[in-house]
Amino acid sequence: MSIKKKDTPKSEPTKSELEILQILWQHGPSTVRFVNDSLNEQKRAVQYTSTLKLMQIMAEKKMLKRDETNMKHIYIAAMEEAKTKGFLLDRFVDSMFNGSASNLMMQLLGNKKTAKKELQEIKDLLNKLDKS
Amino acid sequence: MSIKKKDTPKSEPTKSELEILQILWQHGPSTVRFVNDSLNEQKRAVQYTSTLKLMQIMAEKKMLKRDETNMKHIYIAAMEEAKTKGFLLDRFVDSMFNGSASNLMMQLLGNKKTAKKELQEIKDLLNKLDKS
DNA sequence: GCATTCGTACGAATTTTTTCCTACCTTTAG
DNA sequence: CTAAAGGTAGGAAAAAATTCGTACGAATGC
Repeated sequence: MSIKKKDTPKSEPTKSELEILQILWQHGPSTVRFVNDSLNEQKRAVQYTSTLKLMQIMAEKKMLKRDETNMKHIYIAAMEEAKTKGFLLDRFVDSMFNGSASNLMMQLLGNKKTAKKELQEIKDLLNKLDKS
Repeated sequence: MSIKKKDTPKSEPTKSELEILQILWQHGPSTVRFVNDSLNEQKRAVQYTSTLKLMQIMAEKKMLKRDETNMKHIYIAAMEEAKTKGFLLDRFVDSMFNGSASNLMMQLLGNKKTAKKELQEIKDLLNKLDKS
């Protein structure tokens, strides 16, 4: 009667973890050095060892896989981008917009930052959907 | 030379803070008791004093206002619902979808949970927008 | 070979967020 | 009046998330 050990990715990446996932999704398998540099460029100052530590933790949690055959370990996102984003989006919609995607749209539409071009793109999207 | 004390609402409610804001937005000015009960029904077990404490902290941070004229203090959300949600949505889109609302839509559309009815509503929304 | 650079591992400290215990006051039922 | 129920305040503790110092091994340049 062995207890099945759960090693599926933990459902909830923290903010910092998400930042790291983003970089890995965007650039594919990377070294800590690369991730840390990206972080410092794109986001904020953070020490190399901090990034290292976090990525190690994420590996433990199975959010990341790593290839240790070389000295410079290569980290790979173990959570699928689409799935993860889908899940997060879902939770976001649930908690903020009462589960209603159209409520979210409403908010988006009232949002200055959502440019007209975006809106057009969204419409196009929906039209394409109709035809298929 | 006095330093200007910043008392604008802190930009970033934490998760728990958001839960409380949601309840206040939904039900209007409320007592701690009410908020705590809602929390326990809708979300999770949490002690009365925990909710109290958090709401006190939020009041300090100016996220909430409170009416202390009565013994049972009444708390009021000090952050506007639409503004706050807009801001958070924006940040969400930025960090998760590279700032692109249509990317978000794509995700939404591929999402099982976004029912057909929702899609129709969204389309209707956009159509209405066109006509105005 | 030796110093310097670059890498990992580990542990601990710090900061932020969350939770709740304890004390004490006010109101209410009896 | 008194007990019980329900309030607030404040401090601490616990938990979670983040940061980084230190140690030390491997590669690299000279």
